[in-house]
Amino acid sequence: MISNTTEKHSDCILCNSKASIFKCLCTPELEMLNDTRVEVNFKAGEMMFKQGAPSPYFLCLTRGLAKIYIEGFNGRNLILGVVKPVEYILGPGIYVDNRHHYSAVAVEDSSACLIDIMAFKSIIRSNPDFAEEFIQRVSLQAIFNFDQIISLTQKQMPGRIADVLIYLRDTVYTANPFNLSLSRQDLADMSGMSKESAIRILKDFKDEGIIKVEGSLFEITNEDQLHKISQTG
Amino acid sequence: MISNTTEKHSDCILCNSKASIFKCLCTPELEMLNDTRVEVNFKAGEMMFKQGAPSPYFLCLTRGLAKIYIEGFNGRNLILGVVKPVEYILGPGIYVDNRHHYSAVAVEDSSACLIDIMAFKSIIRSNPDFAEEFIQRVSLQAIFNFDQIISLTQKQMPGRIADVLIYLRDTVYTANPFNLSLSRQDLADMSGMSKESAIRILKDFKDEGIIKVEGSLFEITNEDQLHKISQTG
DNA sequence: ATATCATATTGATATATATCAATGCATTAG
DNA sequence: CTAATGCATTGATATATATCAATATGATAT
Repeated sequence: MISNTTEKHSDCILCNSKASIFKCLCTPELEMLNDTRVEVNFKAGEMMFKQGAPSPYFLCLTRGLAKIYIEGFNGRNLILGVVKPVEYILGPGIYVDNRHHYSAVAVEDSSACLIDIMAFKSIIRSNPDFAEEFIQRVSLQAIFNFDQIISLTQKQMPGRIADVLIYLRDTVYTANPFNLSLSRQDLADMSGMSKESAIRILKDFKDEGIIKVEGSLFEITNEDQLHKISQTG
Repeated sequence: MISNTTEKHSDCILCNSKASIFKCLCTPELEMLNDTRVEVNFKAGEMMFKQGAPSPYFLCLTRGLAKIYIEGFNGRNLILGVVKPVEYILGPGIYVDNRHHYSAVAVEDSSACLIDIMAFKSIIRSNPDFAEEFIQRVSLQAIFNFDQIISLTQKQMPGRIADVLIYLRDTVYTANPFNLSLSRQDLADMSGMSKESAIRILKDFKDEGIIKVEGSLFEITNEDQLHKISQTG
C-alpha cells in the first residue's frame, strides 16, 4: 500500500529551495542538518505523520501539497492549513511531549526532507538568529490560528467559505483560476461545517456570480462581493 | 477613571513569586530585567492592554485575575483564557509586528510587573535555556488552543460549557466550590455562544444535579457526568 | 427607603445548520 | 460494455442555537 521511496537527493548546502528559516545558517550548521537528512516521496492521500505519534523529525515539504488537520470528535477533522513547498511542518509537540498534535496527509504527490529533531534543537540553542526565526514562525502560526478561530466561531457559513476561498487563492495556490486538489469534504473540514452545507454555499456563490466552479477548477470572479461576505460574517 | 498606581515593589532577584520561566536566569540577567521593571495596579474591569495597540513590554500578573480575549465580529469577544498569578502574558505579536493580538482585562483587582520587551528579547538571544523555556510556553499555548478550537467547533453547547467549567475548576481556581469572578457573558464568550444559551445550559446542569450554582458560587457535584458530557460533545 | 442601573433569567420564536435519503456522475475493475 | 465504487449534488426534514422581548434580581446612588 505504502510506496514511499527513500533517497539522497542533493544536499542542504547547495539547495536553493531551502525553507526561509535556513537562510540564517552557516555552512557547518547546514552540514550538520544535511548529515541526518532523508528524502521521502508520498503519493496523494498518503499520511505523512499521524496525530499522537512520536515526532522524531522536522519535515520540510519540497514538492506537492499537504493538509494538516486535527482529528476531532466522531471522526470529524479540522483542517488547520494547507502546506506548500518550500515550507516546513513542525508542530508544537517538539518542545512539549515529542508527539504530533495534528496529522499531515499529502493531497498531491509530494516529497519531503526529514531532518533529525535533535540536530534542529541543537542549532536552536547555538544560533540565536535561528531561534528568533523559529519563534517568529510559531508566532505567525498563532496569529493565523486566531483569525481562523474567529472565522470558525463567529462567522456563519458563507463568511467561513469566503475565508477559505480567499486563503486558497492568496496563500495556497497564489493563482486565480486554480485547480483545487482538495475534496469538498476537505473544504467542509476547513470551514467547520458539513460537506453538504459547503456544497450548497459554493452553489449559492456560483449562482450569484461570485465564483466559477467546474469540478475542481475554481475562479473568484467577484472579488469585492467575496470580501464583503467575509467581512459581514 | 483609570486609577493605576505605579511603584517599585521589591526586586526580581529576591522575588519568590517569579513566573517559572525566570528560574533559569542568573543574577545579572535578573538585575537587567529588574532595572526596567515597573509594577502597576489594576481595578477589576480595567483594561491591561488592548488588541491592536503596541506591545512594548512583557506583563507578569502578580495578583488578581485577568481574562484575555480576541475582539471579533459585531462586538463579540472570544475569551482565550484566564490568567492567574504568577503567570505572564506575552502575545505572538512580539516577534511579528510588536502589537497585541488580543486584549487583556482585569476581572479582579490585580497587580502586574511590566518588563521592557527589549531586555526580554536580549536574554532570549543570550540564554538558550530561557529561549527553550519560552518556546515551550508558546507551544503549550498552541496545544491548548487546539483543544479549544476543537471544543468550540465540534462540540455542542453542553460539551462546551462542560469544558469551560472543568477549565475553571482545574486550571483557574484549582478549587471545587469556587467563586466565579467572571460574568455569564464571559462564560458565553469562553464557550462561543450567546449569554442566554450559556445560562440555559447551566440551569440544565443544575437541574440534573451536575453542578450547584448560587449566584457566582459554583460547585461541580457530579464529576463523572460532567466528563461524560465533555466527551460526548 | 426609593430610584436607577447592570446583570441575570425565562419564554416564545426565528433561523442557521446538520442529518438523512436519494440521485447523479465520474472513474476504475472486471 | 457493465458493474461497482467513491465522490458530488440536491431535496426534505429535524435540530441546535440565536434573537427578541419581558421580567427578575441585586447592587449602588440618592
